[in-house]
Amino acid sequence: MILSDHIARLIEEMLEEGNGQAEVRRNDLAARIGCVPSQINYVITSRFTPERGYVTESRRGGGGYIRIVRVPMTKSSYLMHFFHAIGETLEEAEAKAYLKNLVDAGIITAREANLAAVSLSQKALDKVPQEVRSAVRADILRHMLMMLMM
Amino acid sequence: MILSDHIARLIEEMLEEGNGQAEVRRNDLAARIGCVPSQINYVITSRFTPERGYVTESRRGGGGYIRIVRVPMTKSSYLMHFFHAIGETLEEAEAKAYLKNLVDAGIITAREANLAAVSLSQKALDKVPQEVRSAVRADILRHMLMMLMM
DNA sequence: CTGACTTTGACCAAAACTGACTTTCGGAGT
DNA sequence: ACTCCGAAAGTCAGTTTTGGTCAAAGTCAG
Repeated sequence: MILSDHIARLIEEMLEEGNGQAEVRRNDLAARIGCVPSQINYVITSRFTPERGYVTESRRGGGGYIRIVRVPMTKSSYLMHFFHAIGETLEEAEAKAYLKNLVDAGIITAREANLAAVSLSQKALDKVPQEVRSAVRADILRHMLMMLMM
Repeated sequence: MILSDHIARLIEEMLEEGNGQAEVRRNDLAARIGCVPSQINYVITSRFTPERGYVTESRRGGGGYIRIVRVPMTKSSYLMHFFHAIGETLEEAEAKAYLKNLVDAGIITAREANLAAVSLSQKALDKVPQEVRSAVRADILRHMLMMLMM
């Protein structure tokens, strides 16, 4: 029952060595540890989440990999604040307010905010069914915040 | 491993030297690298596409060749070009290719591209009904390009 | 016993790679 | 000119190499 913790510890060590960055080959790591590959996914999705200050990225196929990045706390804590502040749904005006705060805090540029704003705008999301539109908006902003943590 | 990336790097170097133009003999290049000739085609069709701002031209038979040209464009023509190139629907991979191109052209920063990319990603648009998802993606990118033209 | 967390394995998706077969082109013979 | 041949490049379906997903079964604390 310590399998997951063991894997998590290994990844942590790799992050330490890699200065907050680690790149693993899922199959290799699983083989080295002696577990099924999907266990690696479980550990990553359950322990190395954005909420805990990690973001991940991966690629399949030959030369594939999983990269895990630990977000510096100072930066992450501010973004995390917004990340959690966003509820299940998000209206356009509310989104713009968040973006303005991020600009004021010096976390994103005005141009980045504008770019984000249009992607959250009523016009751009016109074809999204009204019932899910504000939920989609929330998803998009959350993913953008996640990206900014990298 | 990652043969493809190696080949792509070689071609890019040739493009650099050749001032945006490169001419290769498929068999020679394949032999030099130590791969099957069709691998060269794979790399070209997967990495040096029109969406990424390259056009290719070739000739078979004796003295055959493959010429790869990076298309030069001004900022506004770039934006216009992409704005019109986007059809009714847009897939994630295609969108990323466009964005990479804009970064290479110095029109947007890598961070802006990433911001845009996540807002177009499958994950962020997960709640959008599949039937309209790629249309929504097209709308979002078009709106972002419009904003960049301002 | 129950609910949350773990573990596993079957099935899926994407990217890379390969080889057999096809098409095209230039040139040597006639 | 015409034909034929060899030298390229093109195509494409199949294989391999990775990682992703998900549901079912297992485990453990309370």
